[in-house]
Amino acid sequence: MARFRLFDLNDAQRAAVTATDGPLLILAGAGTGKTRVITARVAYLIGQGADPAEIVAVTFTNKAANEMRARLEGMISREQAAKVTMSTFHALCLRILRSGIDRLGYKKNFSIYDEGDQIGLVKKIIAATAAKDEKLDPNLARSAISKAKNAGQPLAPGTLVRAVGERYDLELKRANAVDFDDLLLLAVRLLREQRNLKQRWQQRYRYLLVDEFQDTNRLQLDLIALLASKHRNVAVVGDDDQSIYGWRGADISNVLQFERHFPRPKIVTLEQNYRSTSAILFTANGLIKNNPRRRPKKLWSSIGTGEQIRIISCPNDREEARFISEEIQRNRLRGDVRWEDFAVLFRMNAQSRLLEENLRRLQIPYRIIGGKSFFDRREIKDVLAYMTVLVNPHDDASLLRIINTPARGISASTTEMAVTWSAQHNNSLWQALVSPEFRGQLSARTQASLERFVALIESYTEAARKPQAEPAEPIRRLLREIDYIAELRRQCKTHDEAESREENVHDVLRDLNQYGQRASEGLRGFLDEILLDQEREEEEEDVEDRRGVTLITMHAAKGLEFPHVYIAGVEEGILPHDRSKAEGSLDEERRLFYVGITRAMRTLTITHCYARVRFGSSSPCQPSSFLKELPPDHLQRTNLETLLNTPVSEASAKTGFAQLRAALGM
DNA sequence: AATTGCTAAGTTTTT
DNA sequence: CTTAGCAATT
Repeated sequence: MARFRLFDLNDAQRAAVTATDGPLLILAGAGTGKTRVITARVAYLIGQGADPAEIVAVTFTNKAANEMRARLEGMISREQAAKVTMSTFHALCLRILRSGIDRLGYKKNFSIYDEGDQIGLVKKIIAATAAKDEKLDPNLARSAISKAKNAGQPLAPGTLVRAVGERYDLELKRANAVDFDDLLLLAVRLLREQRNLKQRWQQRYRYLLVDEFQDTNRLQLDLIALLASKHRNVAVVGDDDQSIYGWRGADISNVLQFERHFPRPKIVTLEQNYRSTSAILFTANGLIKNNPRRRPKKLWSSIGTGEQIRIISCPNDREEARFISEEIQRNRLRGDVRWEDFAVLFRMNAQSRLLEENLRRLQIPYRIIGGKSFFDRREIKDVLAYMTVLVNPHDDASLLRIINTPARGISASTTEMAVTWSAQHNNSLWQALVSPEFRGQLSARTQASLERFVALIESYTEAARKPQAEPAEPIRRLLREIDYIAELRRQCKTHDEAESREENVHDVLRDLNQYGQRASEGLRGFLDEILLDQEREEEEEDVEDRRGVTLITMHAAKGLEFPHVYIAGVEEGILPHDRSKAEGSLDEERRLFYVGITRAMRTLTITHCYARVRFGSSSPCQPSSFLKELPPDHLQRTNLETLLNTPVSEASAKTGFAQLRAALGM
């Protein structure tokens, strides 16, 4: 039975929780208890007699899904919570596809291509397709292809991108692989084309919940509509004011035109904020009001006015970083705050450099969110590619990665011949390698190398695919046979690097064994999970390395909160970014600033510079036009020099904090 | 096969 | 100023 109390919720939250039937749009402003409402709603549905197995909550990240499940476990029994489907869009689609993709002409052991794999394939196709005078940036082509898929719109006919895109899809299919976008696209296609499958999935989920609805794209909306079309119980939670992923295909009109997609919905707006002071919310409200297309809402809180928002003008970026770092240190040493209570937000990752230097100089612990992933590391990708080839040898991207790693006498020119042969015969690379006809073109020596490689893969295939308690064992033997670790060590410059890379390999194998303990989908399931959940390593590092000031982009900060927030570099050209003006996404930049502001719980400091080093040389800059839009009521505008020349006595500083604490009721 | 040197470009990144 | 990607070199 439900162990939560409806009267712990405010009126709007309660309305959102108890409106069980029909479409529901929950407009959840920043810090209004969104996760609480979703989990309470699930608990409430179950309390009202719903079967947990017919409830699905869809999120964007695994982190959000895990958090939701953890919260739910605090409200209902573990067994019941376990029956509720909580999944990312991609993982849900993967489940749909693994059970029925053969009807679209793919084999069920298909691989998933990540961005790197996509780029590799696109490059190859451009090289083969483009005339000599034609040029096409592979990154641009990749993102155009991706956007077209997500928007459900074809690429412009007659263009090179179109030709590349068409070939790209064919090649993917030939490799028995799908990319991230295909997971959604093909799942939607499958449900549309296969009546019985559609009915099965519609039947299964009587209640749908969708998190971060403002970030959904056309395909995701289609998927939701398909799944919900029988029972029509779809509750979406989102905030159009926090839609900052339009450039990735998110379509804010999914929120703005919700009624068109799901007629006669109930709409609940959550406006009571439990995070920030009134001064912060007043400022945020004043800014976002300038966006023309939005669902009106006004955040408020009963936390108290709090301190004024400071806008500090700095002569240059070095002074800015120095000021922020030194002030964090001063405030920390004054006591009562921890390093992890501070966050510095910025528009671009490059802005973190100066901050890092200063924090290091002052020996302040910090953590940077974002950056290169564990899974981008060479040795990890190698090992995963070996695993992938064992599951699906027709995955050219993975095969190319390992065919001569470590070097085994299959030269680049041999590989190139194999690629050409496979293209001519419309076959996979693997099929070229095993074809006597292709091998016949090669020297005896190369033939022997190739045969050894093919035999190697084949000899481990069966063992690797068989589900077993220690799935890492065959992989470990394979790596030992090719002496991978020795090769890895040889390539490292320092001993430390070798240690850490070797450790990474062992970590992956250990993860695989752990996966084997709790799941039965074997190697393929493990690879799926890794591809669709690349953030868990970051989590692990978080645990050890939790302490410290957070340096983070405003994008990555969405959903987080910090007692003391600095937003740095709020200048025209950075926020809003120069490119956004050309792209006509000024509103989205404003929302980004809004997201930044609403991360702050107690104090907010916004800085901008009059000069900044860009591309090596210092150039002048103007304060962001957004700063003019902030209502002056709770603002305190200062120059850095003035601020530093006005000494704050120990006593008055203490009173300031004491007053704040009193206001916060602490 | 690996290193060196040149060129060009320079947001944001949940899967 | 960096840094990534690529070509040319040893």
